[in-house]
Amino acid sequence: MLKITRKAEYALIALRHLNNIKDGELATVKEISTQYGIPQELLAKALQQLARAKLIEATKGPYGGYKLVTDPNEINMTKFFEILEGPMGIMDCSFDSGCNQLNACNIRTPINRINDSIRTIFDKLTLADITY
Amino acid sequence: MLKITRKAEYALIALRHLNNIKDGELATVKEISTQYGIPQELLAKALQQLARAKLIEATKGPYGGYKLVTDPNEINMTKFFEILEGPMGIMDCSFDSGCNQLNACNIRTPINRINDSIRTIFDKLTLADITY
DNA sequence: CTATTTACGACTAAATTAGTCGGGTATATG
DNA sequence: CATATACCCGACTAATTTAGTCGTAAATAG
Repeated sequence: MLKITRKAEYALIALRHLNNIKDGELATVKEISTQYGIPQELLAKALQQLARAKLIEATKGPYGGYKLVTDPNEINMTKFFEILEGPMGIMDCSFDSGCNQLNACNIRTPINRINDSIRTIFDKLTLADITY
Repeated sequence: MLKITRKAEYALIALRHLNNIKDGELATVKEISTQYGIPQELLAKALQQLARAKLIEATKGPYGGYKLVTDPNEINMTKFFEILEGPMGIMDCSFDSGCNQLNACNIRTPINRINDSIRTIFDKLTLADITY
C-alpha cells in the first residue's frame, strides 16, 4: 500500500533536478532521462502533465527544455500527486466511484478520517521540503 | 495513490463487525460476506491471514466462526496493513527491491522522510479508532 | 530546410489485484 | 460413523492498473 507510481517518482526526480539547475537554464527530457536512467518517453509524459498544470514551463526547439516556474514552497505534495495520479485517498467512497457498498459499509466514516489525516501531511509537505 | 486493496478494505469491515458482536459470540465468513456484500472466498482469505497473525481466532466446524482476540487498542494500522499487504511505504528503495536507481536517484532521502511520517500516522491509528 | 525538442493520443506489455475453484482438515451432532 | 458446517490453503483465471513504446504533429534555432 501507499506505493506511488513510477511516473510520479520520475517526476519528483525531475522536479528536484529542475530545482537545482542554475537560474535561467533549461533541462531537456533527454538529459534528465539519461542522467537518472529513466525511460525517456515516460518521463516526457510526466513533464508534459506538470507543464499543463503550470508547475514547469516548456520551451520548444533546439536549446529548449523545461524550467521550474513555481516556487517550490508553493507546490505541495497533494497538488503534485493529484496532477499525476488523480484524486488522493486510501479509498473513494463516493457515489460516482460506483461503490456498491455505501449502505452496508461500516467503515466509511473512519476511512474518511484516515484520508483526512494523510491529506493533511501531504498538504504540509512541499517540493521545497523534498528538494532542500 | 494511497489506495488500499479491497482485501484490506474487506478485512477492516470484518474486523469492525467482529469488534461489535457480543462477547463470546462468533461470526462466520458467510454471515459477514452476505451482510456486507463481499465475495465470500476473498473475505475468507483475508480472515485466514488475520487468524494466522493471531489478531482473530477461528473455530472450525458447525457453530464455528471467528472472534477478535486482540485488544483493538493494540492493533495499529501499520501492523494491520502489513499483515495483509506486506511492507508499507510509498517507495521501496532497498537493494533487495532491485531498484536500479539507487546511485543516480536524487530523492531517496526525502522519500524516506515521507515514508516515516506516513508510518507514524498509521502507527498511532488503532483498530479502536476505526471501530469506535 | 533540417535538426532538435516538446505535445499528445493510441497502442502493447507487464505487473498487480480481484476473484474463483478444488480439495483438505477439524468438529458438532445424531 | 456419517454428515453437514466451517475454516484452511494453494493454484488458477480474469480484470484492472501501471509501465513503457510508437507515430505523428508543432514549434523554433540556426
